[in-house]
Amino acid sequence: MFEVFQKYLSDKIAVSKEELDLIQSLGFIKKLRKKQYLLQEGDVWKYHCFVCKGCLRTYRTDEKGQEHIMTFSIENWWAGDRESLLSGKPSVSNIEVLENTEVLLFTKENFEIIQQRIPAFKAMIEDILARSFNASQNRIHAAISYTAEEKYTSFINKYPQIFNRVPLHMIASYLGVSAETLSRIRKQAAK
Amino acid sequence: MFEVFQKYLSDKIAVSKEELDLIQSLGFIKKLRKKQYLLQEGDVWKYHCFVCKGCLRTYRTDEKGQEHIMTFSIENWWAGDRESLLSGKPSVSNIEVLENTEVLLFTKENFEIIQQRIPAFKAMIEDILARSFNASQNRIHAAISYTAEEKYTSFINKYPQIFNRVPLHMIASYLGVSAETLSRIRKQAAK
DNA sequence: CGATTCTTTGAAAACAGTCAATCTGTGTGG
DNA sequence: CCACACAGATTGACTGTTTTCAAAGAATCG
Repeated sequence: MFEVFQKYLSDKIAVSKEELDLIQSLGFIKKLRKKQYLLQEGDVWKYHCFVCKGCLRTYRTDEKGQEHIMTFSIENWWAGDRESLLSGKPSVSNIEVLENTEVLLFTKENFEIIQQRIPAFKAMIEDILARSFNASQNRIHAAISYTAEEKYTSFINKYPQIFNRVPLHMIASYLGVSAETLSRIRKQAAK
Repeated sequence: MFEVFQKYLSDKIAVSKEELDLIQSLGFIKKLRKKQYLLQEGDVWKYHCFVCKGCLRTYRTDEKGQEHIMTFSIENWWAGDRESLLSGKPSVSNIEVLENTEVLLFTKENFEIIQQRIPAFKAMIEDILARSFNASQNRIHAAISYTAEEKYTSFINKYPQIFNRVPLHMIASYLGVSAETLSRIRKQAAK
């Protein structure tokens, strides 16, 4: 499964055979089965995590016990809880496996080493971070300004690959509307 | 007004007199008056911007012409549009001056130089970025899971300094509720 | 003081959430 | 292979919340 990451990397930066070997030697693959948890609320998240295959959801649970999905992660995306990783504090999030999944994990220290040894890698990570920050801003904008229908259509335009892999009620949770409302919106839009 | 930034820096990292001089020589102060625009939609944002004094709002305008506030920036905070700055693309945001304000500006290039010459500065910026990313995540969570009232009370707890400086209808815009609704919520909560 | 901006209020309409029931498809175990 | 369980999606009826529009008060600024 390391090949997936290798391909991902090669598409973004120039990496030598030696560098790839270094990277491979500092990471490890973990296989996960549906319904398993990669991270549970209260635990400290310790890794940088690249998804080679499969699908995950990261969610938080509120005081009323309701789950709210913060993000979906499929192959060629990153997952995890940056906040917990950087601060060392227990996570407020859960990461559940939605499909049998394989992830590539790097400890914080090993990831540091890779970034120091391969400047292009570091630049790539910074770029991903910047994009992900922009995506957050756009999501905030959507959340405060779109109607439920606009949220739905913008989601399926933006993430068609996710839309047809996860249950609708999870998309509802991601968008912040009830599953029933989303179902009705869908019916409307089917004209 | 550079003293404000100097104090901000000294509180966070150890900086020598020489380093401060370097920083000062690479930045410049800009004074802004209420109702002025620091950035307008369509323009490219070119600076890293620290607010020494005053208050700004960053907002986007949707297709229906409604404004939605993405962020408020007061003294000792950063402002600007990172996305436009890094990509070089026209901004989708506007930054309006709410109070007479003084900002400290650095071009991208000069900011780079500072970061290269002063590693602690770079680390500080990375830390701010990480925090700001976390704040975005928390705001997304609030937007998709809180009721209007919860959004309001969490806002005033989190940002009391802002709450009593900007008009209520702007807080409403920030939270994604109508000004009327916020006014009513407030009345309720006043018991 | 007069003008503008901000906040509040009321009434109606639109919208979204909840609860409960039904329907659909999938997959598992007997 | 069938029956059953289960997860997901849809629907209806109802409730509650939020928006909209319009107007009136309050506060602020020049």
